[in-house]
Amino acid sequence: MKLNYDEGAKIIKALADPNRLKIIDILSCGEMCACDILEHFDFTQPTLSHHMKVLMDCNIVECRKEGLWSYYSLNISNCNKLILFLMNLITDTDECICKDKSKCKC
Amino acid sequence: MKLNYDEGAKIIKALADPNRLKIIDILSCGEMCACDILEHFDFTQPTLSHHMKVLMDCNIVECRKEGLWSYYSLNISNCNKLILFLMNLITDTDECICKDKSKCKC
DNA sequence: TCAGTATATTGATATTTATCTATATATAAT
DNA sequence: ATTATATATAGATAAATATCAATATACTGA
Repeated sequence: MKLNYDEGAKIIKALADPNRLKIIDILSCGEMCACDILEHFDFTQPTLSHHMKVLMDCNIVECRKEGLWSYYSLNISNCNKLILFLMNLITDTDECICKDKSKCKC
Repeated sequence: MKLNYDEGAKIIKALADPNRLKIIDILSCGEMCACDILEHFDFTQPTLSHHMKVLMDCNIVECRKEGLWSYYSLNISNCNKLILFLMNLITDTDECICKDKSKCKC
C-alpha cells in the first residue's frame, strides 16, 4: 500500500504536536493505559482523550479495553509505513512526480 | 544534534499539509524555481510563497536567488535528521522517556 | 527611465484545532 | 443499589493557519 499526499498528510498532521510526539515516545516501550500516560503531562484527562483519538483515527495507535482501563499501543507497521513514505518523498525515485513530463519541464 | 519534541513538532507541522508534501516530492529531483513549482498546483502565487516560507522556516528547504528567480531545493541532511528523529521516537531505546523511573512505573 | 516579470508581503476571512469545564458512560467494589 | 473510578463526549473559546486579492519589492531589458 502506498500513501498518497492526503493520506500521508493526515498521519503527519496527527504527529504534528509536541504532546502527541511525547505520547508516541512513551508508547514506544510498550502499551500503557491512559491514566499512566496522563501522569507525564500537565493537561487534563479530556485533552489526553482528544489526543489519543487523533492518533487512533490515523491508525498510528491502537487501543485494547480491559475492565475500566484502556491500554494504548503503537501500530509499529503503520509507523514504519509513514517513515517509508517520507523516505520515498525525499528520494529521487522513478515514480517521482517530477518525472511526469506532461506537467513539468525538469 | 538531537531534536526535542518542540523542534520535531515544528518540522513535522511544516510537512503536515498535502500541498507541502507534494512540493517536497517535486524538489526531491533537484532544485526548481517558484514559477515551475507553481505549475503543479491550483492555488495562487502568494499561497505558494507562503508554503515555501513555512518549509524554509524549519530548514527543510533552502533558497538560492538568481536574478528574478528563486531556486528552491531540499536540505537533505535535515530531512534525514527528521526521519532519524521519528525512527528514534518509535523505537524502544535506552534514552526513551519511559526509562525515567521518577515519573513512570513502566 | 519605463515597462514587464518573479517573488514577497499585507490584511482579511474561513476553517481547524488544542484546551478547558461540565457531563455522560461504563465498569468495579462495597 | 450505591459509590467510586477510568475514560469518552459535548460544547465553548482562543489561537493557528490556508487561502485569497491587492500591493510592494526587486530585477531585467528596451
